Amino acid sequence: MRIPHGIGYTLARRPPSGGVGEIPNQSGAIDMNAALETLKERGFIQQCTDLEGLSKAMDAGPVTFYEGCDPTGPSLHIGHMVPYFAMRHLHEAGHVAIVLMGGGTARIGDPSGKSSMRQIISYEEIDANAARFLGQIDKFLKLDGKTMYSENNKTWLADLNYIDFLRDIGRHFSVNRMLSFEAYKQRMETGLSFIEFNYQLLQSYDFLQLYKRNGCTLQIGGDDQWGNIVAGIELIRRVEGGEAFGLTFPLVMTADGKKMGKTEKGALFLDPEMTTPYEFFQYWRNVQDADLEKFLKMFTFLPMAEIAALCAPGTNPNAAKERLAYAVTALIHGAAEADKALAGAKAAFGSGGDKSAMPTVELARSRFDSGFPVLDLFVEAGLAPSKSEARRLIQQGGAVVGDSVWKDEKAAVGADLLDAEGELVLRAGKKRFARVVAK
RNA sequence: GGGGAGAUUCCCGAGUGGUCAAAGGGGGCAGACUGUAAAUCUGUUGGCUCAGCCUUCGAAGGUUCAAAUCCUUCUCUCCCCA
Repeated sequence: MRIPHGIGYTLARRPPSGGVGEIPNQSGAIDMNAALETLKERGFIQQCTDLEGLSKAMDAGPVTFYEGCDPTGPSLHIGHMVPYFAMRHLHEAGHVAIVLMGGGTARIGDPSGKSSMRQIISYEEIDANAARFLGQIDKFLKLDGKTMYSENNKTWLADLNYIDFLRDIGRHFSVNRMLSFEAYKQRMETGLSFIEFNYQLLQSYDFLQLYKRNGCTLQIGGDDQWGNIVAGIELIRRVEGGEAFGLTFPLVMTADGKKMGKTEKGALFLDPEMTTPYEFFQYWRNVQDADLEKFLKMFTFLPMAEIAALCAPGTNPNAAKERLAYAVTALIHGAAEADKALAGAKAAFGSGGDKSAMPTVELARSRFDSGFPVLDLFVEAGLAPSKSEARRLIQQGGAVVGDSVWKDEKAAVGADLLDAEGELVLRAGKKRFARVVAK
């Protein structure tokens, strides 16, 4: 865990060593606000600028809070979702949520946690991305426009006057101090452009704007945002003399220390075109035992008691993994897709289930009539990226056609192997399946 | 502006005229073991009409029987000095 230092005086009230266990509540010091308690027990809280103060503020009434996200890609992925899950918890507890689209900041690129400069993307692309992000978020959060709504920082950033900005905002930032932030330190090695260096000012300005316009007093986000969040809080204090809070969530890693949500194809995207609901389901179905409980707490809304029961020592984790996969898939893609994915998984791995829910490829029947070369078949079924890969698969005994291992890479698959419905299940290794339908 | 270093196959990183489709590691894939887990072990990892052929070592030219390796120009990156 990185140790921020030189972060301000009154703000430095954070859990020692970043551990959640140290947060005072059961110690009797204070009774933590119920919403915060929920976040804590589900593993969301990484750092907070002033947990006690935030708790009191939340007890006193609805707190308006925001989370920002830069639309730099075509789809949200699961890594983006941790703050949105937290947002849902806080919103359910009666607090007011603002989903901030970084339509302005995306033009710059946040250097935090990045090892290289971000690609500059066109304004049109950013707007298109923002629209897609919002669609996905709305599906998950169901923005009501009142207690949960979105803003776009393009509104106040796009036409900012440089001189005014320097005068009013820039003067509050110490370069010396900024350079001491871990996010910039890392980039001192590899190179950091001036516009990226400005990112923190812009994000701080966002917070200030939301504070003034919307009465927003809390910013939440991933722990890589800590420095930017703290800077915003200080800006609010300096400019407005106001008090605001920051709360960060852990950057979720898998038990073996990898970034969570990585698949062969890249990230685990919410867009069903980029990551099919079946693949999405399978990701969760295959999480490591060591991650199971953590993921159930963070990525589902199952009651804590139920999670505890599912993960009780000695319990076979497979039922819990299936529950996890179904729950998350239903939250993201809807119950109908979750049902389908579950049925497809059952068909592929167990007995029964619904074959038609498996990943399916349609191929011309005539190809089988004339004998479908296996290598081509595996490639076209999407189970191998090239014929060489398909050949290797066969040579290594990982290719299964119908019920039997296929040994001869030169042979062809004839129509006689299709079942009564004209279907054939292919398998590559133990986990990749394709149902071929001959038409 | 001056000086120096570098760009290698998915990533890191060897290679400095033929024995190089290119060491080693990571990652991926497959097999064994299992629980659709982890760990471990083994194999494999550019493409194809696969005992052969074709395309790769920042880009474009050139030298040579032969270049990732030598020369020229270009693009980009990093470091030092100003």
